[in-house]
Amino acid sequence: MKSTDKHRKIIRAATKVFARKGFYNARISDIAKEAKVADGTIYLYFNNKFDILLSVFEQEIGKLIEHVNLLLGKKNSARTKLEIFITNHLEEMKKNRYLAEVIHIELRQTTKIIREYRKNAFNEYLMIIAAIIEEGQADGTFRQDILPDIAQQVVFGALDEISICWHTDSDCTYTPAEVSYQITSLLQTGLLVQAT
Amino acid sequence: MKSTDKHRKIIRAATKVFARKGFYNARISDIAKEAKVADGTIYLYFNNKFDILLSVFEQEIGKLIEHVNLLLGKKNSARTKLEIFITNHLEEMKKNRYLAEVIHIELRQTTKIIREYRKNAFNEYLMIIAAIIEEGQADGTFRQDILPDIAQQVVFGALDEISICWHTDSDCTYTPAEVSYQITSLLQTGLLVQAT
Amino acid sequence: MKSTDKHRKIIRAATKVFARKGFYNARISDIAKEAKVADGTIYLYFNNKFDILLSVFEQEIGKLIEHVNLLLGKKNSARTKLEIFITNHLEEMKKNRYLAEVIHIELRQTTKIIREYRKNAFNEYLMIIAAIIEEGQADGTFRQDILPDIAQQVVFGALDEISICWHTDSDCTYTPAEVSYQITSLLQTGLLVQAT
Amino acid sequence: MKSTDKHRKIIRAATKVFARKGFYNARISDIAKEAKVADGTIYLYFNNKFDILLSVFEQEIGKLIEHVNLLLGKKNSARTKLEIFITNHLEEMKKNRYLAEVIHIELRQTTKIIREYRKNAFNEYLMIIAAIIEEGQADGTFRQDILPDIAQQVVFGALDEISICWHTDSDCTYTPAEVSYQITSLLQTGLLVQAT
DNA sequence: GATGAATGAGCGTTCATTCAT
DNA sequence: GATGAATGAACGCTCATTCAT
Repeated sequence: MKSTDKHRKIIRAATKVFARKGFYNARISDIAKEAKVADGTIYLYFNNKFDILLSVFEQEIGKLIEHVNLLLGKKNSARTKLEIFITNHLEEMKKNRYLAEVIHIELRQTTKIIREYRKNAFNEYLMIIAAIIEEGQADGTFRQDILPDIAQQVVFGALDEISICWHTDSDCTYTPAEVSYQITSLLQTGLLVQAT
Repeated sequence: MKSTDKHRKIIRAATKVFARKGFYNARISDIAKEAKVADGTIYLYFNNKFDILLSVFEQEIGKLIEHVNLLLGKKNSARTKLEIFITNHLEEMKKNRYLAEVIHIELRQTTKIIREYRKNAFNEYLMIIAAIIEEGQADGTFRQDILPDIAQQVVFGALDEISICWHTDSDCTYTPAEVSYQITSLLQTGLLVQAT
Repeated sequence: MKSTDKHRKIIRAATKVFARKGFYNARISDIAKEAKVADGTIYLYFNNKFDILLSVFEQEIGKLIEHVNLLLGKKNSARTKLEIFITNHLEEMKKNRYLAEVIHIELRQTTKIIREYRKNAFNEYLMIIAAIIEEGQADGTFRQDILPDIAQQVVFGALDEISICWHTDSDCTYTPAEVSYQITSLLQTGLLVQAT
Repeated sequence: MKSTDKHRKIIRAATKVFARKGFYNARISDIAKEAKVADGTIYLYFNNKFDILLSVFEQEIGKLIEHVNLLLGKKNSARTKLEIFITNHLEEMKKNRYLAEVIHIELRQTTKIIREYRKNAFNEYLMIIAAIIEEGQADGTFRQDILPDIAQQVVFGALDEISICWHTDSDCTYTPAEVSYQITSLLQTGLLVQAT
């Protein structure tokens, strides 16, 4: 179990360092120092620098998926689930700035291989959104003419764009609750003033 | 005249190479080869590698701003303008895959300096969205309770997330027109089935 | 232990290479090859190329100072001390051609920083000369009207100019002993034939 | 004659730039800018960068030789001639800081080729000293047991070491006249207090 | 398993030199 | 002759990875 500890320690250190400096500017020695292990030790647990990045996702996004699935429950309506997903994502990103940055920056960065990866692990997280949309369409809450996969991209794109704000712009002072309300409301009832 | 040509040639080559390999994996020699100039020639027009990246934005996003402003016109309603913006952005991204990738990937990648930069040039493009929202709120078309800057982030986030689809996922086969309708509709009237 | 060895090995190699090619024509890879280490290894012990040059001085001139101070002793007269200094300097320069060249060539070359440095470490060596002069003036052996710092410059300038001869001119065949006598005599009693 | 003007202009500019930055840190473009010609123009008058350095010597030291020969005259005693040479050299170095630096720094720097050159042009200047010594020995003024070529090196080394002082150390405030007296006196009658 | 010194391939950048105008 | 844009070889330095201890 001790070796698993080191593995985790390195993942945690890497998350911090990647968030702080970006993948390409992060040095193996930075991660090693942050994790308080020797440079060489990292190679006992990971094949190469890129492998660490992938593991960071696997680890952190795994936790994210687990957590949000727990919150969503089974009895909630699709509408409530969408609210929960949005609120939770924003809260998590606000809380864990390292993860937020890693998702935002790194997910885009290392194109080819990440893209492959995205089809697997990260996609699982995104699929939760699509599933909620489909559920809402099935029970007549959500419009039938909206394509679930496009809606999913809209939702995630919006959330992700917002997240970056907290960690880069100093004048982004809205709370997760405020933003969550805004986005949920916007996505549910739209920008237009409703005709009565 | 001639020097402007070279400048443009290098920008164009850099856009292509950055899109293909990402900033950090792009080599100056790759750009030089693509532009059919010597490595050293690049440094007659740019201070360093990063400066090339910034110039790619300045150049390409400048064109984007100019073009969309032309399309928006002055007489259109805010609602129409939002449609135009969305449609145009998607069409441009579909057309110019290099720009799409550079925006998507690089904008996030090179954190610190880009963030500064984002506040200037790229922000101008984003501000167009916020201005449309505000215009719509002023004339009573758009809801007053939606914060324009948050709406702007939602819109851009959604568009950007969609754009990546075309250039990474092979199974993203929707046309700009289809996607444009979906997003416009979703953002305007929301996901919920309207109560009658 | 081991790391000190590498440090020394690199210093020694650098001394040789700098002497052979001069600072600017010396390549890091030349030094690495001479020291039988990898290029990168050098940067584990030195910050940059210039730092190597400074270290060569620190190391070699440190040894020079230590050695001459030992020889000078405390009981010798100022006159004897001057003789010893001159003889020793010439012998050392004859023996260690690399050091001779590095002092002669490099000391002048890399102006700004070296000048600072000269005020510190190398100056210590020069100050020995001035101290001897002052001692001789105090005990009435040397003329009072000669300024010690000027005399010091004359002595060192003369010695340095001579040193280069051995390593550049093939027709400089005087032995250290011969030259030492010449210089000592010249500086002590002057060029003029003494009136009787 | 116009082309000779350019040649001279470049030489003058190069002297200034070499003195300011040293040979290796001087850029052809620096010299071109200083001379107010295009980079390429320099190659119409010189074969390469090093050729410029050689020409600087040829030009400047040529003037030095001409000037000192004029001053020395033919009727002066060897003793007076030595005084004149010393005084003139110091005055020139004080006056023309560029030349002083170029002689001092560059003469040592570019080892191999300069050494060859030294045997020719610069040597002519040094030979003047040796000739004076020999003349003094011939007429019985100077000691017979001092080797002229060694004395020459002592004289030049001393003068050169002094010159650097003015252009590097801020606390070197002696005037040429003071230093000239000191050196002349030291070299003529020596350090030792004369026995009576 | 853990270390961290050593490696060396690789890249951004500079600048002397060339040559079309 | 004069120009200065273009060239591309060359080098200092970095850092992911290895391996002897």
